[in-house]
Amino acid sequence: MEKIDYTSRHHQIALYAKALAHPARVAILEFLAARECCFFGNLHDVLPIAKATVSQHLTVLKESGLIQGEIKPPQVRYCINKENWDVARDLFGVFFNDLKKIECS
Amino acid sequence: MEKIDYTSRHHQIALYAKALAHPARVAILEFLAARECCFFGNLHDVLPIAKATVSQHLTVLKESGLIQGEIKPPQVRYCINKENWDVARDLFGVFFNDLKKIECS
DNA sequence: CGAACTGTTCGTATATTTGCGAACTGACAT
DNA sequence: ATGTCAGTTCGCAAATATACGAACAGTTCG
Repeated sequence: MEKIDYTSRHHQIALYAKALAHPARVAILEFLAARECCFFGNLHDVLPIAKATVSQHLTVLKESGLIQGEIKPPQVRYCINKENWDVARDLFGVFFNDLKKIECS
Repeated sequence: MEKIDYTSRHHQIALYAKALAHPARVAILEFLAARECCFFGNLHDVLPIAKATVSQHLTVLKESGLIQGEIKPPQVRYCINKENWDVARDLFGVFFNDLKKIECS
């Protein structure tokens, strides 16, 4: 049997999953998705963590591509990056739905 | 604005996401989903990592609930845990699809 | 019994993640 | 120029994750 390398799909799914792998980031994304875009302050007001930590989580989400930030002095407005969001949705959709034969005795 | 606590949904999504947050584990799940259940050795043969590491990843996946292992001496047979798999699929499905208004100027 | 085979666990090293307060930056107002 | 407001970055500590070889454990077979 041949060793396989991880495909770029494997890596992409893992990266998006890593972005979702913390409750704070799930909450942030849900918050952004529910209202329209919102400011850092709104997120900080709502989350039970220090602003430095909020900023860190937002950086992780930005780097994953799932959100984007826009500086509107003196505030920063964040919103979902719809393009990449759709990519992630499709990746997870295919991943979870293309299971054919799983029955296991 | 009131601080919110992370909901159990947030935690659950984060936990399943964490299980998917490594290419090896994505590859394992894909492998299990494609063929029927299979043995540790099959996975080890295919993955580019040491068997101790494979075992560790399998433990993570077992703890997440996404897979289950059954001892069939002298081998161990792994397969997807369909119940929890469906739970995860639904969680991610709702999470990614219930976005209404994201347009951002 | 002992050898062989399959997988897990242990011990360890290194890297990444998470969290916070304090210090900083940039824009704007006074 | 000084102060203020909104966020980011820095520096650090603690916890978790990743990886491996070596040692171990359970079955089966000679």
